[in-house]
Amino acid sequence: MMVRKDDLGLSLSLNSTEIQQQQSSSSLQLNLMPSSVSASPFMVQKSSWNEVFGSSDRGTDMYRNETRSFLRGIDVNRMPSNVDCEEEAGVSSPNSTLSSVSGKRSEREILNCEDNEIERACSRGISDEEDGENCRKKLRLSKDQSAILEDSFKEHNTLNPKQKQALAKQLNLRPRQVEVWFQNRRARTKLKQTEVDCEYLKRCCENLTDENRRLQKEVQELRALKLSPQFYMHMTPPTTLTMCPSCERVAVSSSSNGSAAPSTVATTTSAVTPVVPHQHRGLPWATAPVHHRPFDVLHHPRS
DNA sequence: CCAGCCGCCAGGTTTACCTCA
DNA sequence: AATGAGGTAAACCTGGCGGCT
Repeated sequence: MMVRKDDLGLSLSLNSTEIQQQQSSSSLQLNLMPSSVSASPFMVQKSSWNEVFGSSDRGTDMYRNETRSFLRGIDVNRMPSNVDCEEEAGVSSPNSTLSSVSGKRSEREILNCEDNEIERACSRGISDEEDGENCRKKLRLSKDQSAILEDSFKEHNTLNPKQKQALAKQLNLRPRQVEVWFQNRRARTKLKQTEVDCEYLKRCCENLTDENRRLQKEVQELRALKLSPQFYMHMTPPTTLTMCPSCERVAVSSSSNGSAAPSTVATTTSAVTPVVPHQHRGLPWATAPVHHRPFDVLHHPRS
């Protein structure tokens, strides 16, 4: 049975992620911290999940024993004739623990070979004759399996051992497969999120570049006007600048704005019009935090 | 307090499978 | 129909971290 990626439900969940991101983007709330990509929500969900199940993923011996006895009671991807692989099934992620210990890798590889055989037999019903000597035979999850995994992932993107076991039993997969699927799914989510963030940042950069270009052009025009006041006398300025004499912040307003009368500006040799100190009404600096430069002490002697 | 062990996860890689030109 | 390129996803590897003993 062929399974298209569209059938796996991945696109659905990723789109929902994208939608969420776009919603946040539209409201200009982009969390640029790398951890926002995955870590934060994962950790939040993980904690809530642990709250629900009342235990962390760190299995105590008691918990491991419980899991093993639980395993003994169910038939999770086990062919009747197969060796007892509860250790692999009950304690997840054998790779990291075994790979770091010398002499255990071959053991794990053997387990993987056995698992693959089991896996193939269980998930696809392939006969033993089709099992080649290649241990790393992959198989695609069925549509239903992927859908259930996706639903589970939407609910919580990390699993504790109990949940992993239950899900594996439900899907007729090995717990290791469920674990790997969740790991890969988290990686895919993060990758997608990173792409969305990157796209948003690109747009922000473009907007800022345009704004910068526009302001540079305006600065050039103003400098030209300042150097040639006679020339300025015969033309209306593109914009009117008003400067706060106390904090020296400059507000830009259109020439039609009544806050700075063109006649007043025309009588001066500069387009910068002083205003009464700190009587900002509706000007940009009125709401912006004022960061006085060190020499502002000269303008604002302490009383 | 420290060391060793264990389990989990993130990030990266490998590889089987699938689609399409 | 055959085939090679490219994409996707399952499986794997490695290193780090935290909890436990």
